Amino acid sequence: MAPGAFKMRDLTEACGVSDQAVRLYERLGLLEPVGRTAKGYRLYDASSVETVRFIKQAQRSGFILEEIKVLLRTDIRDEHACEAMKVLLDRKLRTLTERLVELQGMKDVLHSLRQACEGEPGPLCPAFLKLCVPHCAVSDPKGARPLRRR
Amino acid sequence: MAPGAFKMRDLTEACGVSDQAVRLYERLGLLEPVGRTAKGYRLYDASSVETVRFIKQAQRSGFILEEIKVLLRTDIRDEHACEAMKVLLDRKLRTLTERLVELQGMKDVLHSLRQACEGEPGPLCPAFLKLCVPHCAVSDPKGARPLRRR
DNA sequence: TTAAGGTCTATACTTGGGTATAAACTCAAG
DNA sequence: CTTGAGTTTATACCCAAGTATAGACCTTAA
Repeated sequence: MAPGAFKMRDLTEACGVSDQAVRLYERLGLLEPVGRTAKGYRLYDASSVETVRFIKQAQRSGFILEEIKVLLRTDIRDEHACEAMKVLLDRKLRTLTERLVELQGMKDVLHSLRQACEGEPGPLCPAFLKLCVPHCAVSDPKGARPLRRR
Repeated sequence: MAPGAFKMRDLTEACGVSDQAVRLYERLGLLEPVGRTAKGYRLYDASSVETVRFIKQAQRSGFILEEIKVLLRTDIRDEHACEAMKVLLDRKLRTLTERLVELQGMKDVLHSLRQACEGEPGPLCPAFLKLCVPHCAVSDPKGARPLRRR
């Protein structure tokens, strides 16, 4: 067992993920063990911990595993690959920004709704649908997908 | 067909959702048709449109359908039910706030990463993992779930 | 040396929120 | 009265990102 290398359990404890998740990342091509023991046990090192943490952080930020793979695999010497990453980053930055605006909007709505709840314990609350729906109507029909599917 | 009532197609077009989704919401208890024609066609009205729009907006804000059901069903005369809604709102407000902070953080990271990408097309980029991972390490191990599951 | 616990592979199942398809029935226009 | 679009039910499938389980093998401490 190479110096500084450790087995599955240490990795999962360092990162707060399950061993199954780690093996899933491997199957999907996001994380390769640095080696195997003679008996076939996966070996990891500090860089593996970094990688898994990066995966989790990127996930929390709305990247899916397939996209994170692109992020992780981009070879800096490959002009073409780099370009793909830039595209991905730009796309994500855009949706991230939209998402932030949207969440902030809903936070405001929930906040005032919560306030209303706190007031008179009666006729204020039922207005909650009315309180929210106008906001929905204003924001253009994002969820709108092309219908007419038959 | 009651005045002001309309059928599935009008509802889906007004809200930008599929008919299947609408029937799913019904199965899950979020949306009841206001009636049925003699032949069994579902009938909706303006309030149905409001409800579906509310569902979509709430979804975009991170509520899952099961939670939206609580929001929609809360009977204002029921002290107990109202309390449950307050709890739900508080919980959501908290996670929404956390989420906003997290996303803003990642937005900043992606932004500087994107900038770095744009600079020298060479030795700047490889630092990208290092650029991100410290940020991950700082934010406490949120994803940490209890392990030791066997 | 044996028992507990770690790891391996492989397969199946879960959840959330849908979509796809089939087969039957209905409605409206030509 | 036929044809095409709309609707109904029911069942199956999809994706993402895992979790659960089984059965085999390995490691370590008592």
